[in-house]
Amino acid sequence: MKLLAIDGNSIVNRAFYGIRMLNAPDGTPTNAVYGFLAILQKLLEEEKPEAVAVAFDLKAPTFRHLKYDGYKAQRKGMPEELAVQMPVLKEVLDAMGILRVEKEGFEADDLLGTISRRCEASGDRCVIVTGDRDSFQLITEGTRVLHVKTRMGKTETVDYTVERFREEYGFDPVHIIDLKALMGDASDNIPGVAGVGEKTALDLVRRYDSIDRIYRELDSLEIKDGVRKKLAAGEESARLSYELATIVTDVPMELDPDKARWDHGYRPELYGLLLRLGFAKYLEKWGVKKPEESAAPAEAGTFAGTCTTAEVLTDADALAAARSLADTGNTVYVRAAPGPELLALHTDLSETEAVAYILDRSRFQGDFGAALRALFAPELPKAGHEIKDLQRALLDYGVRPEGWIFDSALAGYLLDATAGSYDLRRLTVRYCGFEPFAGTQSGGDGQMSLLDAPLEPDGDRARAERYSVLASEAASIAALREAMEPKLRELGMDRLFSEIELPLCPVLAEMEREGFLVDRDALRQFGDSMTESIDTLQKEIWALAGGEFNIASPKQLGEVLFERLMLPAGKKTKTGWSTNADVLEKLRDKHPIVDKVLDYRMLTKLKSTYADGLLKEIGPDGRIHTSFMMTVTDTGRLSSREPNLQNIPIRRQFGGQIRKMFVAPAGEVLVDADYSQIELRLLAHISADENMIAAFRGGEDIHAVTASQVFGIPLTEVTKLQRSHAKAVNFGIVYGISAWSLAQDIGVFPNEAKAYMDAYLAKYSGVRDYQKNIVAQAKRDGYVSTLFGRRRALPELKSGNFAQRSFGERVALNMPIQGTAADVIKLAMVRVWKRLRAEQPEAKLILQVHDELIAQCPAASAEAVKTILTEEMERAVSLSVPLTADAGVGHSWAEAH
DNA sequence: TCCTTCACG
DNA sequence: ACGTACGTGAAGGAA
Repeated sequence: MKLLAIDGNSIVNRAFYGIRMLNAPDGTPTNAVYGFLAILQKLLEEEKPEAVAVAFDLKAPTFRHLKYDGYKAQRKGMPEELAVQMPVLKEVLDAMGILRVEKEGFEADDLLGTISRRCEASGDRCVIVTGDRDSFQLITEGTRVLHVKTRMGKTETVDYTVERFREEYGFDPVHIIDLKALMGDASDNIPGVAGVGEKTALDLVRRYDSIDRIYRELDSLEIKDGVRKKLAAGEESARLSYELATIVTDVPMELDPDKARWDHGYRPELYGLLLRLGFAKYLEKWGVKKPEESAAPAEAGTFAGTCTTAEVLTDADALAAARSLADTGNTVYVRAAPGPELLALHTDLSETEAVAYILDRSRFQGDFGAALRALFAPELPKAGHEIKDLQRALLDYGVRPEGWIFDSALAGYLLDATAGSYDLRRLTVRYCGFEPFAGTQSGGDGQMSLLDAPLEPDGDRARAERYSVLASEAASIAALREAMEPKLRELGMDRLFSEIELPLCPVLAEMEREGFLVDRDALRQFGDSMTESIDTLQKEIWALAGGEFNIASPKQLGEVLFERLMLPAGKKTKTGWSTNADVLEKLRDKHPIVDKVLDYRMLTKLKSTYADGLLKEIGPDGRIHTSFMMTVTDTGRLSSREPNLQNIPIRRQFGGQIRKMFVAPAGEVLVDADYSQIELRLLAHISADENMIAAFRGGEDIHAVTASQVFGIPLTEVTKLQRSHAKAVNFGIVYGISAWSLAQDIGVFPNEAKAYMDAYLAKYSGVRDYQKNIVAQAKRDGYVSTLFGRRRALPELKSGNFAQRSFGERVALNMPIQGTAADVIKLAMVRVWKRLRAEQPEAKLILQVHDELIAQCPAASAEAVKTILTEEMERAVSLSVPLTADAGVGHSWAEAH
């Protein structure tokens, strides 16, 4: 039998410091519990143990430690946020049916030591899991130690067997005790021998194994006299340290490995517990069923109470239903699955009565489009989930995207932009505390729907269930609105929601539908033309390397460059050598192969992602229709997908070529307008820095002015290099830079970069004060926000992990700037769209690239459209500095930009 | 599925 | 001593 013996305290600590702050819906911190379960889950999958035990320390001091006054006396108490999670974790383990081992007066280590020895006695294998190296002394032929490390939020385990340990340390595991006896351990208050550090101790143990032997043969050892002296002086301390470092393996307790057998038998309370903690994903992953006795929870009542009748609409019904909806004027809650071919429309008839209409194209006799147009009348208030996608689909049926007043996905995004997913069912659990009806098959809870009977006289249960699920989900959008709108108001985001995000939906829906015309033949030709160059480069690289290999494989390329050609070791290593452009750039003059690899990379990227990749995305209409994602970024920006049209090349050689293939149809042109320095201008405005404001008001070249200020020279004497360095500093400031990274970026020594930054912050003292204040404010409030009230929570700032905390600080500096810029252009888009519709109805917005808008229009209206774009972009917000947009007109994107 | 690399603002 | 800039998405290799 294999037993997994986990050091509970150690792992929960790793989890707490390694994982960013998480909270249950009720506010309880959960990151340590979550992290522990993630590690446990991984171990269970990988090790498949028959038995599991988790050992915990109990607080009381122990007799063993009384011998040395002060042992662990100064070990810091656990932070409050972790302490409150301990009982929760224990509760979860109990509910999972996993054995907990605790004994007054003993540490987890001692319990693990005892368990592992008992395993050995009974012929069982034991795997100890811990984040401390203390337990390495327990490694034997029958006992491995899995050492858990967390790096950058990822957990890694290193599997220590006796052999692995010997390889790394150069002696047997049990002598780790002797090592500690000599070198001590500050964190455990083990004194060791004064004057003996890690180096000396390692050397001694490697050569003589034990302190017993060292002291027995002290006079004849081949060591320096100074060391001999220190050892002699410290013998008593060494002997004491040895005892302190020795893990107890005979804790008096009743425990045979059999008692730890784990049968995956979850207790009923696990369901509610996981739900309360917001760990819904484990419900599914572990297949935890809802317990029988709670089969009639709030959700059933809510659902039944809010939807008393249901109707599958036929042709005639649809029009009648539409009329009655229009009469009541009530909001209609729409759930689409996934397109508009199957819809549930829920609406309240009275305080206690509601109705759900089902519209199913596959069973609809008559003009489906007419029914849709009637039901989605512009004046009827409508709410939905991910309404932009529904609006886009409805455009195909001639339904105008008007009258939408709520979107639960968008609301979820504004309320928690870092949540990552806004699944309707999950939102409902989180904000309303119930789960929409899931159907008897997938939900498996046996709950039946009231909709069953009236819907399906012909007895098609599967279909009836599908309708019921949809209707229940439509109802939950109503519940979500009730729960979320007050929250949006509380957080001051109601206007952001109703005046920017919601009105943007129809704009994006139309942009997606419109698409961007691409010159297919030219693009294909361009792709073909690269094949030859790539082939040639490949052969040249192989010749220089002295053999064929896959240049696209970082692993193989690393071997060629750093092993075969012996180029100066690419310093960065994670899963091998880094071969990225930064590294290769530094090796360019070391070997001719490097330049060719860089070119090869550039061309293959261009070909696979842009030439070939985009060709696949061109629709039958010759146009590329991207999807704009509204709930992806943490800052409020849009993102673009399938394909991504926000990263089309422009900068490097051949980069601009691709943009020549993005064109307007004959007789039409593209109008392109982009903000000039919007982020820096917002920094000037938000920080109210007088110097920077003056520079922008004077219409100066901001990077040149910065150079002049930082280097203390007249504007006219700024060199190109100085300007480019100043530009890098400007960018860095917006991102929350460190001097080290700036140095990397512009290729100077860190102390020089530091000097630039100091000079910058001295000149722009308003920026310096702003940076100080925003971080302090973020720490105090736990979030940062934009000028328009968009928020981003920053639990990272409370992390005990240095890297995560630093990350949080940089985000606090960047998000208000990047996020406000996102708000501004979104607002501009809404305004541009309205004006175009009124004044230039043939002109269409077709693309947004963060600070750039592209429209397509008849050549004759180019100037008018250009004016509308620049005016609305510049007027979207009023700042203490001018906000300018530059526009161009052309037949291709390259030309217009 | 994760990682690395690289395209954009 | 930490680990190095903010925000994305796609392709291809490695596992």
